[in-house]
Amino acid sequence: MRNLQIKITIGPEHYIKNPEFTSLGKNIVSKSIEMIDELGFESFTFKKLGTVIGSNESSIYRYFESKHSLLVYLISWYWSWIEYKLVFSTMNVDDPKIRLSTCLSILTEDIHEDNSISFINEVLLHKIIIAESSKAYHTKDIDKENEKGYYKTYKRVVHRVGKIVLEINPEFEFPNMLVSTVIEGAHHQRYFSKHLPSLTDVEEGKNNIVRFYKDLVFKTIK
Amino acid sequence: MRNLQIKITIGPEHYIKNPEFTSLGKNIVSKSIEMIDELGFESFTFKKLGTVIGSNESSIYRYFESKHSLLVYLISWYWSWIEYKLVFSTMNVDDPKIRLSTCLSILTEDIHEDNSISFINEVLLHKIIIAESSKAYHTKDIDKENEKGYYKTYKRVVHRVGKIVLEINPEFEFPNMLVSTVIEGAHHQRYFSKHLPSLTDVEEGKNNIVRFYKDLVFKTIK
DNA sequence: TTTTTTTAATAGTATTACTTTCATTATATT
DNA sequence: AATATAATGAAAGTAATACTATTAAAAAAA
Repeated sequence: MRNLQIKITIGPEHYIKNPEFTSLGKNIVSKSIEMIDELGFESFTFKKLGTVIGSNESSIYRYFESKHSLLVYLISWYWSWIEYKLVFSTMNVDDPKIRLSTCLSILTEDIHEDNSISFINEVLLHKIIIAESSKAYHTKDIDKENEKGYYKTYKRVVHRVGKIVLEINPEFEFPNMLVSTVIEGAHHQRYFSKHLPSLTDVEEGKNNIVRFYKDLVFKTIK
Repeated sequence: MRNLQIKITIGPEHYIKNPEFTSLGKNIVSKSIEMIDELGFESFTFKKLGTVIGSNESSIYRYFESKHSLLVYLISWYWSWIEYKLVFSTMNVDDPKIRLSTCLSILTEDIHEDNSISFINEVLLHKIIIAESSKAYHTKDIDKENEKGYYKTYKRVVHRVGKIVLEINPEFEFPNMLVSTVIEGAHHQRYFSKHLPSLTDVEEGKNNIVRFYKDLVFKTIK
């Protein structure tokens, strides 16, 4: 896993101009991650970002058509990165149970190390996914955006892990529900553990979120 | 359950002036539900609401300090109403397994009948909870608001059902995680089934969401 | 070197989420 | 019925947001 130079490719539906190809573009993306984490998505603006990176609001709009689509870009990047991790860490594993267990770890564990795959800080991005990603799809435009393929990387991850569930138990009726419940649940639990801790049973250093969801999945599909 | 005249009381931390006590107040609340459902929370404004109810923006601000706190009020009302349903439908039931099963139905089922307990349309409110409630607590102000007690009705629901889980299996380590996973999960699945259906395994008229979560819970706590 | 592309600077727009002030209209009290 | 008090409405104002449009300067490509 460590220090591999891999390339995560984001489809052109997410930007006007690919930010990966210019230093301004990379700056926009990497600084926006820091700022969204720090200010929250609502208080983050392209104007503030422009000031911080020594550029102009109007230049940022040449890369992303709105601040909403920048958020969707980041989310898409995140799920592509997760998908890469899933593929990489299960490709030589035959036993589907071990493969599922590994996937569940990746989907539910905390990220506290920035592997610096690129100009993107994965630790902060993970925090953004937890705190802000639900805002991306809870929009009146969701159906239109879904048609444009905005959420396809996320769906791909769910389906991939759902298939492993079916390898273990082909009779199981709800593989996608189970996987999406685990993914969203784990993010919720991490958010709650910081802000509404009585809604969780998280204890410092005990990895309860991962343990809870692994146990839940294997019991449920049996 | 039917047609009972019960009273749901919302704490004063949620409003400047209690909307239940005036006809303008009741109008604000009931029309806001319709408009948030129709427009989405982002496009809903107090100005538009004022126009629709034949009143003025500034008058609405005398009831709620912001549109955000109106949303939190609605969410709090919803959870108080759910808590009432939980209490009412389990109070004469001894077997904790049956009690848990009943609670899980209430927490995961769809609401398609407006019992008109009051000026609040529960069908639309349920839709708002599914589509908008995550925006209420994904704020930078969450900790401050939590201290003020904004989320206590939600927490009470989770803890109440968590206790039933412990009655069935006192050794179970994660009752609150399990219950909050089910609650949030069921809402997610209902949203996904409408907008990103491939993330679910919902089939028309088969009640899969309720079945899935009940099965999951009973297997997990065994 | 010239052309083309990219970026910066500035200004502008409609809207939002409020706040303030003041007049009017109900309601309650005497 | 007269008066005091509280609730509402109308209007104007504010700072900020989420953009768009225009034009000029700088950088890169031909």
